[in-house]
Amino acid sequence: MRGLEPALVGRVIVDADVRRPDLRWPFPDRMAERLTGVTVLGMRRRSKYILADLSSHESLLIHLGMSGRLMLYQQDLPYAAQKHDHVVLTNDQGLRTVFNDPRRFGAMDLISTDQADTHPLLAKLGPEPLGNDFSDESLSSRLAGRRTPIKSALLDQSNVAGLGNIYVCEALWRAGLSPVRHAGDIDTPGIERLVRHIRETLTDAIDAGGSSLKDYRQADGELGYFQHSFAVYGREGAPCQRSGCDGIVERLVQSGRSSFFCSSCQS
DNA sequence: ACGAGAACCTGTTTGC
DNA sequence: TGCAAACAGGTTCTCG
Repeated sequence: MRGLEPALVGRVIVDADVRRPDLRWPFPDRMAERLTGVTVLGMRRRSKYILADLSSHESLLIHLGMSGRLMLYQQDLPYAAQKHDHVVLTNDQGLRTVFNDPRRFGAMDLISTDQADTHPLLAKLGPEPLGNDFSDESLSSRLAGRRTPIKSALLDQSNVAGLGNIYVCEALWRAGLSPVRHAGDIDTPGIERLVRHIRETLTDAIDAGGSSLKDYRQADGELGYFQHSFAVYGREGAPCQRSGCDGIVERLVQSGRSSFFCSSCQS
C-alpha cells in the first residue's frame, strides 16, 4: 500500500483492463467502466485489505490472498501481459498498476466509500494490532475461555486483524509462548509479552519492507524482504537463535498450517 | 458457539 | 530421471 500510494494518489485512472471475470469471487458488475475516468483520492489499509478511495464515492477493495502481487510498470517501458496478470490499471501518466495472482485467492471489489466499515469482508475484523484498540485487556478478553491453540486464535482475524502465519510464528517465539497453548490459559504476563511482541514483529517487518519497496519502479517481482529476519519460520531443524537456548526449531501442523517453534524456550 | 478440516487454485519443492 | 505427493505469505464454508 505504501509503495502504491505515491504512484496512484492524485492520479486519474484512464484505462482499466479486466482480463478475466473473477478472482476468488466474481468481480463486481461493470468494474472496468466504474474504474475508468475516476481520480484516486487516497489509499488506506484495514487488516490485509487495501482500499483506494475514488472520486466516484466508491472504494476499490483489494486483497492479495496468498500469491497476489501489485506491481508498477513505469511509463515509457513496454508492457506485455505476464501470465496471471488479471487486472491492469493505467493512470494519466501512463504508469500501470498490475494485479498478478497465480492462485487467485485474491479479491477485488468496488464498494461505497462511506459504507466500507460495514462491508461483509471488513465488518467482523478485530482490532488493528498497531492501534489503540489492541491491548492486553482487549486480547485477554477475546481469548478468555477459548481452548483453541493460541496459534489458531492469533490467525483468527476476528481476534486481531492482519496477522498471518509467518508473523504469528515469529511473535510467539519472541514472546516465549508455545503455539499449542490453549488461548484461554495464557496468564497476564504472557498476554503482555504477546501484545508487545506482536507489535514489535510487525513494526520490524514493516521497517524491513519499507526499505526494499523503494525500488518499486523496477517492478522486477523481487520476493519478500523480511525473510532474512525470521527466527523460526521456515527454519525447521536449525538451532534456536535465543541467547542461552540450545533447542532446535521444530515444525508441526495446526489447522492445516505449519507452526515453527522451539520447544525448549517456548512454553 | 466452538473447533477442525475441506475447499478454492497454481506453481514449486520434496520424496520415492 | 520421472512422477506423485506435499507444501505454499489466506479466508470461508461445512460438519461434528
